[in-house]
Amino acid sequence: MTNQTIARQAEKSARRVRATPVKLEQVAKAAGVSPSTVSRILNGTAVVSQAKKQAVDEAIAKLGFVPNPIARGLAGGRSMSIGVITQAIDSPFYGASLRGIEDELDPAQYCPLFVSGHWNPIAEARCIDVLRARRVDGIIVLTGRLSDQALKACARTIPVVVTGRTLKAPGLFSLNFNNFEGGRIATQHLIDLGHRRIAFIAGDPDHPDATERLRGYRVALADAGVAYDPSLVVPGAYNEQSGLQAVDQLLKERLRFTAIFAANDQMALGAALGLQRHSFRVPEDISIVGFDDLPTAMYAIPPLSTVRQPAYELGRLAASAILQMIAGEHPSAKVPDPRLIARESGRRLQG
Amino acid sequence: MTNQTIARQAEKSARRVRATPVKLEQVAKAAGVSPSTVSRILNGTAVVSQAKKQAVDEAIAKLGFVPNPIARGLAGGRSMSIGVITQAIDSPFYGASLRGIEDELDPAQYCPLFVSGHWNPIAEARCIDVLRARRVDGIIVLTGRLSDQALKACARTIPVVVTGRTLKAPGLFSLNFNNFEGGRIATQHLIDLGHRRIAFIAGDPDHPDATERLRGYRVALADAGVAYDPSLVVPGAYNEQSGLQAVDQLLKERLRFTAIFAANDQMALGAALGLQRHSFRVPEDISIVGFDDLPTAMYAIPPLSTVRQPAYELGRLAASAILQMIAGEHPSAKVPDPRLIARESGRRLQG
DNA sequence: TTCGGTTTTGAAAGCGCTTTCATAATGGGT
DNA sequence: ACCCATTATGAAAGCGCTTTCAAAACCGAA
Repeated sequence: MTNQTIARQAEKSARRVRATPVKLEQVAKAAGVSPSTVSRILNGTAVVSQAKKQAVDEAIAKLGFVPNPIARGLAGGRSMSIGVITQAIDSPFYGASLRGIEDELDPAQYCPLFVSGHWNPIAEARCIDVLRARRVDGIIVLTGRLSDQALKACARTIPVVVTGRTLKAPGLFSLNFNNFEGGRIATQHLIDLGHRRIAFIAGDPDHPDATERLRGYRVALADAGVAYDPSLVVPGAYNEQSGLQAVDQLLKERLRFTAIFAANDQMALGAALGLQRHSFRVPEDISIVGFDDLPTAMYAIPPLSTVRQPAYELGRLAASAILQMIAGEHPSAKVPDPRLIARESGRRLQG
Repeated sequence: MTNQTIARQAEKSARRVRATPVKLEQVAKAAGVSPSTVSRILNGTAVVSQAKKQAVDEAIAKLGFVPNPIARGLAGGRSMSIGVITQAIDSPFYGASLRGIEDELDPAQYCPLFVSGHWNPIAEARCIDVLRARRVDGIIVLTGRLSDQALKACARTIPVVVTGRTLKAPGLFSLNFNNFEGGRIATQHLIDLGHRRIAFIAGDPDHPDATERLRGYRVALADAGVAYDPSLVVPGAYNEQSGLQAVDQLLKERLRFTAIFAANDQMALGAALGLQRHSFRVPEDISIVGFDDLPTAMYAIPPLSTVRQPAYELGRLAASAILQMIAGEHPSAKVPDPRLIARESGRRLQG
């Protein structure tokens, strides 16, 4: 199809005045059946004779009928929309998940409704109310700080899939990434490179994501017979600025270290800049490993070694799971295991 | 408020079982008026006596009534949602705009409905259909490739605000950024630094955004009396990879240049990496200026000099404009002028 | 006081679909 | 051939709100 043809087609479809959108009733009339029957065929809520089904399908095709999701929502059927509670709509990490959700929902004719919880449990609870008022058919919660309690309660009335924690309850499916293992292999990578004094830039100590990564760090250290030095772990806030500050602090305290493991890529990138500001080269002087594998990580200077977290796939899995739950099935997807992506920010320590 | 208190409160609100959401009818009964009157008060569609208004307001407060947006949508009133056609939900640039939209809509009780057009006019047209079926009260189109025609047609039936182009039509408001001026000052900056041989990594030649930036580049060059050398402008695709490839190409052709102006930050970052791969230092050997001022630009190594495009503000302005249009007012907002953010990727050319 | 003209209010009809409930058609068993 | 148990279908009642339309209340002028 040429570009011109594409453009022309788009024109046509956009300009089409859509005088009066075709309604279910008209389909019924055209097919010579009752509206109820059409509805039943649409939703597969009951068996209808082969003949009528075909007649209706043809009428739908001929008239180009598309059911109105709003009306459906009101009538108590499917609203064909899935609520997604993300923490910040512009998060570089969750962005990929959102796209995954979109891509998975789209072919099923479902539409995501994104709302931001801003890592605030009260806001998240409000989000749930909003979504429920909008009659979503299911809710996907991307991590967040809502209590397990609250989530379970919500799941009693509507299918919920949540990422970033492991939780089992009726109507609730969780999809968790192995942060512990991720933390472990990141640290292990640095150890394999000959590093022994490895600083850790941590995340929010309240959050399992972050604490698990720390645990992985500690276990890797222990496995290698390296003593854990608490002064080498500095707090961070999962953003570039805090990575930069962490390095400042590390350097100010005159701590000796040859490598840094940051609990996420953004902090790793900030740390790299901090190091550069103090005239340390990465990786010649200090090695860095991040966590997440943001789309930009491979274009950082130097390209960042990191633990790949499959955000996009996670989104797809979550969406697919919620669709399954709505269909009455029991999802069983699992998040892929962490994988180390060795790029150029880590370097073998010379004897 | 302590963290504990916050958590407790969130619990409560999340656990609240919301037995049967309060309906407008109940409010009417409680206030001793008819449903019509309540509706009128809610929407301000007619004058009602002070006494009744107060009674209704009290009943609403007491019962904690929240109108059901789905029912409203069906009944033909406000659906309290705004459709937003973005190009990719995970775009690092538009992300900020989405947040701006969210932040502006939220206090007005409106809810954004994000759909992705993927820079494809057919997909965008489909998005519009979806949004209309969902009874959105207005549509914000973030740039995109839909024809002006199509947009105008759409605006005849529903308020539309579009960014990235200048367009006037009934029901249509546009918010454009001065890309020409942005391109000009970016180039000017490099010229001021003493550069004469400035390469330009372009964007999609079909897109006014990109072509205007190129025009700015050419005008700045002309103003400085520097001859335009077409071999110094190489195509790009607005992503890191293409910036990297552009540098490869530039270098392979053994072109002489001391600076690069990339039509967006992502390409600039890719270019920086490409340069590094060929052992050129930024900014010692080659200066770079980008465009957009992505959140990550300031944490790049070296921090990227760029033209600030106020994506977040743009989102707020767009949202605020659509709200005004819905209210029957005529928006008049204007996008702030481009501003050069000089960081560390540009350097004065030595004699 | 009465009347025409306003303004406030309520009753009722949808919006487009789903879903109970009742009826009609079907099918097997005697 | 007849009856009862199924199964397929349609009529109609909502879902929770908005909005016409018409009636009720109010206003001041004659």
